[in-house]
Amino acid sequence: MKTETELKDFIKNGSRMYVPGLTIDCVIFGYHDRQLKVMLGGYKGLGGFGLPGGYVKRTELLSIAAERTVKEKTSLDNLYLEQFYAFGDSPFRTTKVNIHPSIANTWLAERTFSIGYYALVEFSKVSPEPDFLLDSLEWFDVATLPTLLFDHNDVVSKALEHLRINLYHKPIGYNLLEKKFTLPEIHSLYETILDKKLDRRNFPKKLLSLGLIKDTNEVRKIGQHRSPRLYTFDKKNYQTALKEGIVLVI
Amino acid sequence: MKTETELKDFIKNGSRMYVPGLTIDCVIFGYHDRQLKVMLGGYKGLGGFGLPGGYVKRTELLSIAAERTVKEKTSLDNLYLEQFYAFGDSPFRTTKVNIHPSIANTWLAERTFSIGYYALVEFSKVSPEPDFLLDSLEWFDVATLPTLLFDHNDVVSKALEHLRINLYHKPIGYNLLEKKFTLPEIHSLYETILDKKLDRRNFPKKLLSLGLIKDTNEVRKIGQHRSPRLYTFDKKNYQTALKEGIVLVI
DNA sequence: ACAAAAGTGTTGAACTTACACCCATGA
DNA sequence: TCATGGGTGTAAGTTCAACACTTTTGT
Repeated sequence: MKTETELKDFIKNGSRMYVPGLTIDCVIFGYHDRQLKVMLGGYKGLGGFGLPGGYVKRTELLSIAAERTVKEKTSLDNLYLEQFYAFGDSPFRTTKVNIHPSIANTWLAERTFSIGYYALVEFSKVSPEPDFLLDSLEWFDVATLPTLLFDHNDVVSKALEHLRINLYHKPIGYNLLEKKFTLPEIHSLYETILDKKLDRRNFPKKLLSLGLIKDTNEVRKIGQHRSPRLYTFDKKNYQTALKEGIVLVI
Repeated sequence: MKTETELKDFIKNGSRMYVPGLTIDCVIFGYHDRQLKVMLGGYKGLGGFGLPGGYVKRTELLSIAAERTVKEKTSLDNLYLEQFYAFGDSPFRTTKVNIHPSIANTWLAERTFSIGYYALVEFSKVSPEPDFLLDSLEWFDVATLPTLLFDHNDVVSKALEHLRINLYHKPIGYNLLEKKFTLPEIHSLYETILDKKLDRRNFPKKLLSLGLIKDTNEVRKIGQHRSPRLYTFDKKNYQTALKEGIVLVI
């Protein structure tokens, strides 16, 4: 089995290629069925789920390592990726409990700091690719996460918190929604991220008045009710808003 | 000379006590004479100034290490300290140029990531204490920084950027100003941090209407002009605002 | 008396908030 | 025809932005 060999080699020789003691934790957010999702991996042998992550190559820039890690897991290009926090406060990081026997006394058993990056991706475009450390990689609802390995619940919380603050300063959505989307979709996306009800009539006024979205003249036929109109982001205004920042009051 | 021995021991044996490859960079902000200041150290032998920093002890939590580092440099307690970014993208971090001969081939010559924390401190209360790596530690105007060692100019910029965004969500000032301060003082503090003119009449209205500051009935006699009134922060409202966040539109 | 900086209030414009009924669709 | 969810406008209240003259103080 290829990955078996790969894993053994990584445990034995990984520290030649990678910086020891430092990982990147990726919080990959997607949006589907009116739910904010996060991608979690089933870690081999550890009997639990955690954030996908990766090590930084010895001569690799940090942001490049983060990009590479997310790309490997999602098979996506053109990522929206943001560093949000560095972790080294969890007690598990300073005490050697719960070290799996297969890595005891290897470089992987040393205290590890991690740098958190979150990615916003288009759910439907992602093909999850578990790496040799994972035996699965799947989407979970952010609202109903199980208890995760390590301090990964804290990491997800912090990512959400940053995403929330970000939402007030930058437009969000281009990377999470399909090219064309309905008002109810983006409305409930914002509600989900902010965890607060937003007025159904006032919300689109705001986005329209900022020029962030515009009406296509199409509709999407779904279900036994009126067909919602489709909107797209106004690429130019969106980019400007991303660069210069906005103050969103909603 | 004590520090000489200390330095040699640190170079030789430091990696037993400290995590190698990871430092904390401290951006210590103060405010004096209507100028935002940052504390910089003159690094021994490197012929330049840089941010004071420190290593993390092997079993020490990251945030504790940051606190310890700033405390050592400023002799202050009760710090306002915030982690803002992790650095590992600068090319100097991946290539071994500019390694000082005295640390060549030691643990200090390895690639180092750093985690940036900024502190807000009361200028007049600080007694700068250079450690054994520094031969000076002084305040510099943020507006006119020289070229710093490593990527520290980037680190300061990023800290400022975060401080600026923070200002819109949390009250700032309690840690930078003296207990009693004048409106012109806090006004110009905000102008300096945001790098933008704020209306002299509207600005205090905002802080007063949020209940963040209150009038003492004292004045401060300075110079040959009308004496400005003294204000203090309303501790209770300030704390609430810190915890719950505000949306400041100024 | 003069220079320098501090104090103070109002008004029009813009934005935010709250709110309820009709419409289109598929079963 | 009915159930479901989508679409739409207005008025009242609040907040923001712009603006200039008077006061105090020390020299």
